[in-house]
Amino acid sequence: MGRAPCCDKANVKKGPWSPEEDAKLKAHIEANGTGGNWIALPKKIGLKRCGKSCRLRWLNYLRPNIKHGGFSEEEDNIICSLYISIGSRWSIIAAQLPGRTDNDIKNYWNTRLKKKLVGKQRKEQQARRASCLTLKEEMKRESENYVIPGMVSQPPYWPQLPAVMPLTSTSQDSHLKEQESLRNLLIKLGGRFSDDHPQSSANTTSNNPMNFGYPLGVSFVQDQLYENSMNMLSFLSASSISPINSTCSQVTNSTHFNVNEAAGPNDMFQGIDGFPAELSELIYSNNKQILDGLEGFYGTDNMVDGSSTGTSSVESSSWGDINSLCYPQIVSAFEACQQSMPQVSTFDESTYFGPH
DNA sequence: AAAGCAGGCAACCGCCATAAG
DNA sequence: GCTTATGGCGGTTGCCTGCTT
Repeated sequence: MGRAPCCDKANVKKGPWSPEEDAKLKAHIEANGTGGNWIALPKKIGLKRCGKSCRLRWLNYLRPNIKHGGFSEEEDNIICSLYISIGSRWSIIAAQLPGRTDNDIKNYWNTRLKKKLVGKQRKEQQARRASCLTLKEEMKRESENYVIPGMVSQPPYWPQLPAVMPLTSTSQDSHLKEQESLRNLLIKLGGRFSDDHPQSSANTTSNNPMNFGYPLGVSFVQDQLYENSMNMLSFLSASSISPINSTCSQVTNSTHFNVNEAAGPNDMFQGIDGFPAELSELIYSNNKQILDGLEGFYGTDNMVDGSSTGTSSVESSSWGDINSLCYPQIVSAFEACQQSMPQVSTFDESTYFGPH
């Protein structure tokens, strides 16, 4: 039992909009506004369209200052970062990208970015297969206090956000706040900027309380969150991002979320001025979902007490996708070795990347 | 040249939240 | 407080176009 349709479906036109329809709608809205009632609008101007359809056409296409296509590297980075953090909340992501619509970003993600990321992921897996690093070796490294001797741990790097981003809001002030918020968000995700003071981002393993006393699995998961972000970002802006160590041993405290239930969003994002509360909440809850998903992947044995919510399965298709992107390299290395051992069942790629 | 295929994108569908009556 | 109408959103579909065989 669904709701009654918002319009008489038999008498509304569907499909692509004609230039005449566009012109009618645009002229009317520019002259009179929407009138606060999309459903009544098409009748008023003699369009045989559903009100919702009019709204969508206006928002996604006819509205002034809409940009189509030609996504910049900067925009790619922002989309990826936010998708990692908050999932498929396209309207929120779109709000961070002036001139972009949620539909555009959604399409761009589904048709381009996602494939780009999966391609990269596969490439890296192949590279790892070539080196055939064993799980045992990897675990041994993990146990060595998470730091390979002699390796300098470096936080990830995002290129400096453009000094001037397109303005859509009414004041420069709010724009600056927005930019600062975004910047904080990216830092919180594990990034640093070219103008960051080196000391401010020089968090070492020993300074990170998250790295003591946790079972191996937690470290794996945390590192995968971190590494996942970095994998995405490093290939998207390979030219501007400093080299990233790609072993599970690299540790910063940036993306190492506390999987313990006791720490909520308020704890995590304390002290960040101007960080949108809603995004904080979303980032916290969604990263936890990723953790939960990975927990399901790993099994609960390696997880810290209290980290489980009782639902280890991935609930939405979106997070199924992101989990495919999170597919841990440590497991991937293991998987490569599994494949060389006939008695062990091989990894079914379609489980993680979906049907082709 | 034509058929088949895949990718990209505009538009639709259906669900949920909320305002209005 | 309940019902209905509308707005908003994310997921999905299907058409169009360009490429390959």
